[in-house]
Amino acid sequence: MAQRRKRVDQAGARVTLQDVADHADVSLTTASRVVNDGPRQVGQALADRVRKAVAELGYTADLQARAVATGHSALVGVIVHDISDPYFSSIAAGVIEVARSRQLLAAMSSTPADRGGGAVPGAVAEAAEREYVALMRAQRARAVILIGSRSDDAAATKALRAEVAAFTAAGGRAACVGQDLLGVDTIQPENRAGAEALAKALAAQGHRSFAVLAGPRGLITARDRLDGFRDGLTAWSVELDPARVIHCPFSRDGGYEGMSAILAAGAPLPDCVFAVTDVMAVGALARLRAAGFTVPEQIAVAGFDDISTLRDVYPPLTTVRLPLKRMGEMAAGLVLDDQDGGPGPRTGGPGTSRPGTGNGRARVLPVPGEVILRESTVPQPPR
Amino acid sequence: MAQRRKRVDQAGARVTLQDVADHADVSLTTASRVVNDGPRQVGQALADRVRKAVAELGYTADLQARAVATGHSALVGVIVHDISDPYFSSIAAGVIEVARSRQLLAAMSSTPADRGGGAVPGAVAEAAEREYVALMRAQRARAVILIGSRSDDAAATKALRAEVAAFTAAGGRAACVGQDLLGVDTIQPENRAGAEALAKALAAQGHRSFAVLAGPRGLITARDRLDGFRDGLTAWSVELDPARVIHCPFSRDGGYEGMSAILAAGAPLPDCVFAVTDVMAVGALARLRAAGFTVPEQIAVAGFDDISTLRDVYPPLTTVRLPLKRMGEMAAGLVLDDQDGGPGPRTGGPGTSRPGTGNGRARVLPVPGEVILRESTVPQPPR
DNA sequence: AGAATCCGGGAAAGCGCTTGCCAAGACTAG
DNA sequence: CTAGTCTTGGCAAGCGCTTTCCCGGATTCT
Repeated sequence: MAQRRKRVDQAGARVTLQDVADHADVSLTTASRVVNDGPRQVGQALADRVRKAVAELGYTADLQARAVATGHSALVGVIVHDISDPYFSSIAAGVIEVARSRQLLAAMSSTPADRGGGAVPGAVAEAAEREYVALMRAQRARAVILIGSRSDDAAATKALRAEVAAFTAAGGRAACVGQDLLGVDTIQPENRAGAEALAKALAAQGHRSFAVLAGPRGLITARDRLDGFRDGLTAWSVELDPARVIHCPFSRDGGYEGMSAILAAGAPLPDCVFAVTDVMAVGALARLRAAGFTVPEQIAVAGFDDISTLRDVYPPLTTVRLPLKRMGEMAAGLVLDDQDGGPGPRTGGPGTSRPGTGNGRARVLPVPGEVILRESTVPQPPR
Repeated sequence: MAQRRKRVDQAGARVTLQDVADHADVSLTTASRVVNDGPRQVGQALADRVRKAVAELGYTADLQARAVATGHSALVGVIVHDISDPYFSSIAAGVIEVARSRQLLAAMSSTPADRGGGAVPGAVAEAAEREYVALMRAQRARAVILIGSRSDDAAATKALRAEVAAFTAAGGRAACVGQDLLGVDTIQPENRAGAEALAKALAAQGHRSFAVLAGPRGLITARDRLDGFRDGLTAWSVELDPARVIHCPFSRDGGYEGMSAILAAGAPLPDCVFAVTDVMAVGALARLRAAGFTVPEQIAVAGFDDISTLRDVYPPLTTVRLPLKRMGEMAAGLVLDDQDGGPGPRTGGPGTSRPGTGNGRARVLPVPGEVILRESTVPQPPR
């Protein structure tokens, strides 16, 4: 009834809680209480009036204002290198889904122009990541999830780690999918074990002479997969000729180029090529096709990740399956389920002062990969 | 120097602008002014002191608080059906990139469980979209971008449209990628013209008997592509037998099933199958392979979109290229470049009351597709 | 030299919301 | 019938920031 304020109650005009309160003829406090039905009771009659006013005015609470009032925000940041890469978008899908189920919104970053695979792949990417973590800190995001391999650039990692520490020190939670290098909860795909198992399976199929498209030099994921693969071969007493380890960008084109290099190396071609990524394997396949080789008859190819969009390339890729979406969900769970009853963000009291950096409490959840044998590799006759 | 406040200046504790001001021994006002260097000048000396304090304390402005104070938020919402679908993630990548360049953050939604291709595909998806638009309104997002085809479910579209109108009425901007059905700026891929051109090209190659994997019945994008294709054939006096138009989900599996249906239909197999989506085409390819058919010798296949991840399937798909990432950038540009000097968000005054729904000013930018002929279709001998 | 102007600084009033605290009234208990 | 305990409503003080004034001093103009 009351219409104390000057502003027109026109449809669409920005309507505040005060408007609702006026319209329902109650105090701001009461309106607030019924809107976010907390522990505090409100009389039936008033509550109804407020709800009616909310409906009539089409009121929607300003979450930003609420966030500054309460100290909690509804934002969780997701940092990926390139959202259009199916590896990342699959993981991101997992994160987004649990964010959604919790009524949070997931903000996505994408580090552009890392595709070229320039000089130091890690450095520029980590700089962008750092920048985004800082942005999330500025937004007082509830949590941030970093997805993707760390590089072995110690300086860059350290800087990123410091930024993340600042973030957690400010009350946010952080997790990462990749390597446990940031001092935060980590979802850790078992790259090494997976590649080792793959190598053994390939050896069991009869392959004896290998080459590896090993990805960029600095990326730990790439290195782990390479090392694991080598270990697996060693178990079968197969040597991996260092000259047959080709470093190349983590992309389809990288795989293509890498395969070119192998072909160019000449005569005794390997009978099996392991690309540390499905995406690269696809590039390798394309190169082989261009050169007129048949896979797997003349040369076998294996990948890693089991990207679902790539399940229909021909021939179907032997690979190591990683539950990408699940990993995203796990990471989100790690960071959103406050197992320690989260310290009140209001006062930066001693409760919060638990050091965010390497607090020793960081959990790491290993995620095993599963070897999937498909037609891109086949049983070979033993020599 | 001054340390008036009770709180410890420990590293990491939540540090506010007031802390900075105290530390630099200036007023809050001054600190604010130097931090976001606006039009107002600040003396060199004080400015330096403030900057020093910022650095020492590791201060980061609280963007949420700033948003409530200024009325502008730094959030732009992106609504896609499934971020792990390369079609969407490519467009999203474009949006994210321009958001990033403008120092905004892009929040992503993903409508889960639309994959089953249930009864009314549009309805459930639009409900989720609506919910998310409401969330963005609550966050007072600066803009929202809806990506993906509209369904022809009038009720659902109307409801979504109303929600979008509420959003724009509250001062946000909106754009969509798909059909111009929401009364907002639209990036409109020329599905119809693209499919028509494709049909003509296919006919020119000599194909004469076609089947279409047409996607779900309600989706306008699917229908446009089908209609355009039919038109293109008509121009060559080729009939498209309605029994040869198979409706199936918009996914890889949908394409697989649809192809099964075509094969099951028996005897006079078409010599070319057009799948309205690359993803579906890949499913169709898989089905054909499973049945022992060779493509394109025995049967040709064409898709639409030119998804880059799928460029290496074998045989390479004839398709219609859409500049996906570019489209995302365009949408973002539409919504972020305020061409009309955006109404002051502070007062919901008459300036804002320009009706958000169908204000007639909605721009629609058509995006042409480019026919790309590859090996999945080949010149056929004329009969 | 006096008036007119400009300039850098700060006090204080917001932005839209939550919440600690107090004050009535409605109960129950003694 | 009075003292104690719940309830329920509202005032007002925040949250961390921006921005409108206002004010005194330095600069410029005539």
